[in-house]
Amino acid sequence: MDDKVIVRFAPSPTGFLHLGSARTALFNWLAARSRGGRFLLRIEDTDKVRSEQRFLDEILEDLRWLGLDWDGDPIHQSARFDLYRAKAEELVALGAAYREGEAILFRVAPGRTVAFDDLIHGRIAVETETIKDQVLIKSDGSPAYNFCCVIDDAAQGITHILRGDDHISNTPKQILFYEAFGWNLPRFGHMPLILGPDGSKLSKRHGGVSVTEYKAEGFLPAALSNYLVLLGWTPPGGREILGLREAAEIFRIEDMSGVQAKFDAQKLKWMNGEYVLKLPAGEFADLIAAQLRADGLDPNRLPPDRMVQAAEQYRIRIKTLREFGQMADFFFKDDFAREAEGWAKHLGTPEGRSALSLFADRLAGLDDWRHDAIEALCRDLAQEKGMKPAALIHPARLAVSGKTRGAGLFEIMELLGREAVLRRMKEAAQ
RNA sequence: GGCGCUAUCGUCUAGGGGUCAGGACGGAUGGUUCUCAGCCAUCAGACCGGGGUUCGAAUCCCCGUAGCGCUACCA
Repeated sequence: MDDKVIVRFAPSPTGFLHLGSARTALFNWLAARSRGGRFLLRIEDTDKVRSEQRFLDEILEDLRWLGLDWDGDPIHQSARFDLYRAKAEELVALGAAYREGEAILFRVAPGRTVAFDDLIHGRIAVETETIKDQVLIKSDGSPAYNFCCVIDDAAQGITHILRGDDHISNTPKQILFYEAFGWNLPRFGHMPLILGPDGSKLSKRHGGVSVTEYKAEGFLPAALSNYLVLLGWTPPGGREILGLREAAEIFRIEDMSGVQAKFDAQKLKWMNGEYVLKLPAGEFADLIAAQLRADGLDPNRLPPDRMVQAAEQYRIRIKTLREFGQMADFFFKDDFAREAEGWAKHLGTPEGRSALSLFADRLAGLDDWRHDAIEALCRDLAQEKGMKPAALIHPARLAVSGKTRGAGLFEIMELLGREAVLRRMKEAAQ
């Protein structure tokens, strides 16, 4: 078993980090970290028109956010054009390539089979008849993708190339270049692409496709990376919730599936919920507060200790951080979202409103504003009036939170505070 | 069109000649509760089709079919 593993992730800074690319990065990172190897970055910015610094900044930020660290400084292809040209000239001198106008093309001789043993798919063979002469250097002087890819992989000493299935047909072309230079071949592994739920290529119309979007929606990096890693790889034993570090200990490229997987947003949500449950209370509250700010709500409307408690009330009920602001907006503003149907059902009738004002009047005299005292008062009142507690609870829940669902009413009341509770109940009872 | 990859519940998958074809997400039903979520208890749900090989095929082989990818002086 060869001991050194050097892999790379080579993003092109022409857009945001796509989930599929993130997954590729994840598996390369896993391959390196599982074998004490190196995980390098290479910026494929040969397209100077489409490449932008802001895209690169965001891609690197997203990688860090996901928990992927890389070794050494990234290399930029845009700074290596001279090298690519020199290497192309070498092939011209060797007679393996020729000039055509300003461009340099590689001659592909027919009548040969180019084969390689793919780490994931096994042996893949292609006839050179099906490969036409390859552009090395374009007429505008920039290098063609397959060529600079090979030059850099060789220069960086890459031992394992783990990339998407869409590169399978590039591999034989690249192998030809390695042969022309007399270089050793790296191992190749082609992993299937992630598909949208309908089986087509994952795209915007399936929902979020960039890591940034998931971050904004309140997904936890550990959950997103965990889910992505499960698409195409099953840990021995079948455990599904496992951290990156843990995964690195048992990951083997050979265990990866060669089957394309559909992206299941529901399972991602479930998994995120699992990670939300595991967060320490302080960290959870901080994340919730940050999410509220990002979504235009002011977490300071609640004192810090109540903020923590409010977050805890909803922890089991939310799958993403953003859902807290949607379910618990009434803690942070008075023009909170109201469910029209529930409002009509519980507060649209004289009985509902009178139950509410009865409850509110009684509450006004309560000294001990804690949830258990409020609950005792509510139940005593219901018994006294010969009604079900629910007849008091539902109108009050709507008045106070605007929602038919959510945390326990009495806990909500305690956290929201007497003043706001009584005010909202009285307003709704009008 | 040519070349290539793939094919187990709706989804992610385990299994790899003899299994009740296992798990997870989602779904359904019942219970608990002020609602929701959760929790508890159940349930439904799959080996793409056809030929071989074999005593026996989800598993091995071939052919179909379907999906996806590539077929650029994009990366």
